[in-house]
Amino acid sequence: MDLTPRKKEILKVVIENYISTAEPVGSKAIASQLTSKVSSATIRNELADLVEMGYLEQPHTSAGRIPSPKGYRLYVNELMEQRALSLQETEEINRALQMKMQELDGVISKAGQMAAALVNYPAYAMASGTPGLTVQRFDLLPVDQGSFIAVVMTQDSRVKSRLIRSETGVDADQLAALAALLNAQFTGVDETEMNHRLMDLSSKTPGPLFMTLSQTIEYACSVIEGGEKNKVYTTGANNILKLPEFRDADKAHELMSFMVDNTENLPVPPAGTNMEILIGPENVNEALRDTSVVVASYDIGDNMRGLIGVVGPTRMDYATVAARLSYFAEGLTKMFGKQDPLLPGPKEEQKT
Amino acid sequence: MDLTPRKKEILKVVIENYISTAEPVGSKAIASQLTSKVSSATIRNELADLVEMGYLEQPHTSAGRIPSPKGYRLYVNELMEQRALSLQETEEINRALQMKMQELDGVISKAGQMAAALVNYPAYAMASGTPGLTVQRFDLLPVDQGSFIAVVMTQDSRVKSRLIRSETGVDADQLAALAALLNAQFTGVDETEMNHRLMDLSSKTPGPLFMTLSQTIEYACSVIEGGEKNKVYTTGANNILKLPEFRDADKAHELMSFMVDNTENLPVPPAGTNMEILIGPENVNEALRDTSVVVASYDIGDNMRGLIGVVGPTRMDYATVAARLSYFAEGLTKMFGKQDPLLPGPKEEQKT
DNA sequence: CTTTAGCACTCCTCGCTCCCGAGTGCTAAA
DNA sequence: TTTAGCACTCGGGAGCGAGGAGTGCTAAAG
Repeated sequence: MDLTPRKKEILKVVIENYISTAEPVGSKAIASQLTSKVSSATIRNELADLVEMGYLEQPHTSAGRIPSPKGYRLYVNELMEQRALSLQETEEINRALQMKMQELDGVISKAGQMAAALVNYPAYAMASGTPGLTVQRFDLLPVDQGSFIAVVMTQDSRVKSRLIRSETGVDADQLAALAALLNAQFTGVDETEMNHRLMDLSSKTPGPLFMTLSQTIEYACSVIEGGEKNKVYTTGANNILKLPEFRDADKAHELMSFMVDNTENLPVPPAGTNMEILIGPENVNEALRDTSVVVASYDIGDNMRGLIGVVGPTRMDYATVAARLSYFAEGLTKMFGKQDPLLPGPKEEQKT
Repeated sequence: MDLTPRKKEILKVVIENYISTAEPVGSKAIASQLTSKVSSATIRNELADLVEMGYLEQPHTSAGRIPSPKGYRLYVNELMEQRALSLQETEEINRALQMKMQELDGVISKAGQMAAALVNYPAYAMASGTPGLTVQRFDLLPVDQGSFIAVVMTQDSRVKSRLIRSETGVDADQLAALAALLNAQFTGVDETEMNHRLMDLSSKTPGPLFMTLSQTIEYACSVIEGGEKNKVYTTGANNILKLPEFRDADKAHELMSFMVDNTENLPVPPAGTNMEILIGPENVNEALRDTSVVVASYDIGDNMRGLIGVVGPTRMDYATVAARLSYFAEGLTKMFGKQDPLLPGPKEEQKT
């Protein structure tokens, strides 16, 4: 049972008005914005239908109409025009992307910050890590009798290092042997396998050396298991205070607390696609059931993907948010794909 | 000109009542809480004096009194009792400290988060870096023809590394020479000096090699100039929404935006001491002039110190906040002093 | 059958007044 | 110096009414 074209147009007008004003839309206002010239009475009839069908709601008898989640859903699926970004917008985003060629460490949280700034809603960011990341190579650099530096380079060319102090003490020869052992047996395998092999070695290796070995492995595990991996960054929460639907401090507080505390079950990576919109009650999370979430993903190198999500009122400007976010995510993918993510690339100027 | 003991007691009662209720305190309520039994009329006379002297204020003629910044100041300096933390509180803090033995990278922001959680106010955290941090040693590990790993160990034993791609290509011998050069000439000197020496070498070094050299130096500079150093982390901003003085969304928004955007001129490291309280207009920042800030510092190793600050209404529970924050800061100092900050210490259990 | 004009009705919003009570300042007596 | 008494002030909340936006319905017109 499809809606008539006119009903669709009316629905669209209602939604777009409501998005920009946050106030119920009346029949007269609609009439003036419609392409075909019809009277407000006609519109009223149509509106009554739309309410009955569940696309619109009425706060009270004699107010205008506001969209229901079902209405928004239809809008997002069918009515919303692919909003083309203005040149200015794309440039702004590109510029922002330029600025952030930094180490991977900060990149995910930065992406979140940028997303928030881009759309003026709170945003969250995370990297959904690769399950099977492995170590590509180990280096152990002697520092002094008691300590050395462990350098771990992962499959995807990230490099991490740390000073490790061995209580038993190690000399350069032992370190070299250890490094050889590590590179021979502990590269290219995942975390559980590493621990496996470590166990196997426990009997064959002299105690003190084994201690040092396991310290190193432990560190390597922590690296590949990924500092960044499961962390969720939330930013821009202050943005919601500007919105009329969150003028109530309690409501604002509820959402904010949820976003910062409950980082784990923040919603919903996209399925196979790289962009998803969740409207109001479509969110599984209780606390988000009268907000909407737009989430986009981007690729980090070959086997990792990042997620940026934007949280806003159901009355969110889906067209703009979706357009900006997806452009941004594409930009990030390109940025990571173009070259090694850890390399700032050729930089001529030598400042400071 | 000192206040009479009774005036002080009255002031104290007013402040403590106001701190816990956020409502003007009347003469009658005061009378009932005073040790000596006097009538409310007497109190009223005293209150009038205190207002005239500037320790109290009257929102309007027929309301109770609220403390002025000057009043809070006196309270903090003289009247406030050193609040002893309950066993429960110290345990809670200790437990929190246990949990966070992680790499330095995250420690500062974590400290901020914990501080916020500890006092239920927004908090900020930063490491006021050592001005003259230097590189202690360089290592360059060849990866392949075009790239190598630069490992930089700073004076304070932090280790950072990154993959560097040299467009010109370098072989192992060149790398070794480069490393020797770096360790000979670029260790123990600060950033400007490093750039200085780099300049000097620019003519004496073959072009391609120089490119690589300067890439490495650039990275080293970025390390010692400190990823963490000047970053300010803000957390717990949502806490202010629970406070009656920030029920107004605009006010809350103003403060929040200030705290996240304007991270640079967040207020006021303590001078020589390791704890400072800034009340209302004592803050230089416009946006903070009707909030108070309690800031404490802790030592990170020998030549670096961390800062944690708490932002709240002037009606802040100074006694509790100060007590918890200073205990927490002491705990951090101890934690960092006990052993090398980068070392999680002997850990027997070998999990995952 | 659809569209339109007309009209009574609903219900929110805003401004107004009025009352209440908490708390004060002042005066005069103890 | 303290206290009791009392008139006064002022903010907050309840109650009321006008205004207005928007509706639903009906009946006539296309």
